Amino acid sequence: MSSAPVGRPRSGARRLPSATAREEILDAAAELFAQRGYAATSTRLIAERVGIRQASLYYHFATKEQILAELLEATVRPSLTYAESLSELTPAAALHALVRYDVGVLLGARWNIGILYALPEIASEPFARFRRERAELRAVYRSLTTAVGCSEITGELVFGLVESVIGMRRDIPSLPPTEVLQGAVAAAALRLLA
Amino acid sequence: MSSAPVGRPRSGARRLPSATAREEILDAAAELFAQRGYAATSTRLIAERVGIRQASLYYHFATKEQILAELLEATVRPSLTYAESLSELTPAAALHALVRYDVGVLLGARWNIGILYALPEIASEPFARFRRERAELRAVYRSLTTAVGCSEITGELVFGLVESVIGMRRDIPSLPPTEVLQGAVAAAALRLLA
DNA sequence: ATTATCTATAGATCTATAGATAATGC
DNA sequence: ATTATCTATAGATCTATAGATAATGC
Repeated sequence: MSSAPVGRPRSGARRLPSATAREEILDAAAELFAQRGYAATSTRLIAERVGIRQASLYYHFATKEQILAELLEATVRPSLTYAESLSELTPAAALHALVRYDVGVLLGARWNIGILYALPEIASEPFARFRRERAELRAVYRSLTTAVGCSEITGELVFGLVESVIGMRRDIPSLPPTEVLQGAVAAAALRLLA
Repeated sequence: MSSAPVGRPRSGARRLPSATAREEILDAAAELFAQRGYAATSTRLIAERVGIRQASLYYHFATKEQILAELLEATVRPSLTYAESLSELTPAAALHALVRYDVGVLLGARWNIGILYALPEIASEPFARFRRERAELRAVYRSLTTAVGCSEITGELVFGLVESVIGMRRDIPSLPPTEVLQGAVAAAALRLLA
């Protein structure tokens, strides 16, 4: 029942006192990758934000790429899981629900993690699994729009509409409340089906 | 009337025989920055693609940042200029025309240069001018949608719709012809105003 | 003389590994 | 004994500058 930490003490203060070291590293990396990009973020800087030395990162992750891969996969998976739960609904209702959910995820994340989707480095091999999962989510949008008689392009446009909130969160200083944006994007998606 | 080049000969073959060295550098950098990101692209690699040595880049550009800044500014400016030419049209007609034009620019560029807009490194100081110009273009979209009685959010969504073609060009192997996408996105934009 | 390249390099990184060390757990 | 950190560092970069050189222009 002891809460005293095992292992040699850290050089700096903890970033998130209630989290595991792994979670702290992922949190710091998410903030920095989204702010300044993957290649521009050094492992030294991530470690500094966590309160440990650069080399100590490698006790938790084998490579810097693995940190990004884990972040990416953890952020598409909830939407993909949610999408699979919608098979009872009509296509239009499912699309409305999925858009709301997805926008909620993108705006609710502690950091604007959706920016990571556009990082050019994810084209490389260690991120193949993430790319596949994201392509699956895109395919769900396509199949829901074709199910209501619209073109595949319309599906892509709805997907684009959803992800436009990433750019808004990044560039617009006074963003409307999440619920307002969820409603606006979901309504816009349905208007595209008309 | 001589076409023999001035200066010491290059170590490699020219990238674009009819272009200036500056243009060749911008072209190679655009390809690489869009493919692998800004920080992940070394000046050595850019130079190699141009057929010169790494240090020779610095005869044409003071810094690596300046190469990216020039690329960014050259890609928003045409749309911004075009937007200013639309004041005779009704807001809806102007929006339709601007969307078509913007989509045409994004799809017509030799490289998928729109990806550069999302590079996290553009948050830093050398890219302030670009950010300002892009914010102006965004403001045009907003003011056209409010002019037809829609919300500002709708303007942002139309802007997002337009830029979604960047992601499509990147992720969809068999993209529809440019004219088809221009028509689809412009029609979708008008449907959002309904 | 001017131009556009070249070679060489300083100085500052950066990732990942090896091995030591300071805690707790048993 | 195990865990989670630390220090030290190898080896590979990377950007930008200094100064030499191989062309053309006049």
